[in-house]
Amino acid sequence: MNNLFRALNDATRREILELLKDGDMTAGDIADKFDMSKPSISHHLDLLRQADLVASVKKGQFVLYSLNMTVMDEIMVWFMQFKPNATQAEKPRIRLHVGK
Amino acid sequence: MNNLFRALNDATRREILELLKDGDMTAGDIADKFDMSKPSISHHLDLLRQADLVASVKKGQFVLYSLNMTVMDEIMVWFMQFKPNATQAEKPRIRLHVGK
DNA sequence: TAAATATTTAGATAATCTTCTAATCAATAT
DNA sequence: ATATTGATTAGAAGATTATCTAAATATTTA
Repeated sequence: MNNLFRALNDATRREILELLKDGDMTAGDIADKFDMSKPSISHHLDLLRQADLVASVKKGQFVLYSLNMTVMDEIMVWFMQFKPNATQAEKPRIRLHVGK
Repeated sequence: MNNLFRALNDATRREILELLKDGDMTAGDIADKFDMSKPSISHHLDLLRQADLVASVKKGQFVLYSLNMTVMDEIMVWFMQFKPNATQAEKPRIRLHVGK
């Protein structure tokens, strides 16, 4: 969970995810989309991989990166806990009474 | 969007959100739940407020913090872009052909 | 085999982040 | 009025992060 939020906490990495939405790409083609050195992009890809947000496969001399949707589900579940479920019985909320 | 992911990229702040799920709390009561100084918690609350994930209201000497669900929706929409919508016509995915 | 290409690893630097203590501000209580 | 209580602000130290260049590794091509 920590790796997940860490990976998402960067505009470049989020853009990479949006790029991969439209299809797999090689590390080089991803790097070409940014005004940033290849090693930097490689590092971003590494963090995305650590978070399981992308998968990579070596294809000859290239490395193909692809989105991994399954981890997104995990995040969605986490967020859902904050959406009070309409089908579930209304729980009384603990309220603090402060002051007089 | 940046503030949002930044705020979420910390275990303590995520725990604070989970605490507030069950009802509003004062800054002090939140701080008591953590093994951390009050100023540190105050700073975490500030980042959560900057991200609009919580709202705060001064009640006399206390400050009451509450969850702000509405921003969660924004995040959900962002995540949804990665979930290929079943009702939408299947778009051909761009595929890279690498190697022979 | 040697050169070229694609990518990653290593190491350095600057910026940002987390946390602390001390000090300040604001509200309540003595 | 002054002391106490709740909370934030200021400033500093240490850790983490983003980025770079240079070097290394692996694969393909000449």
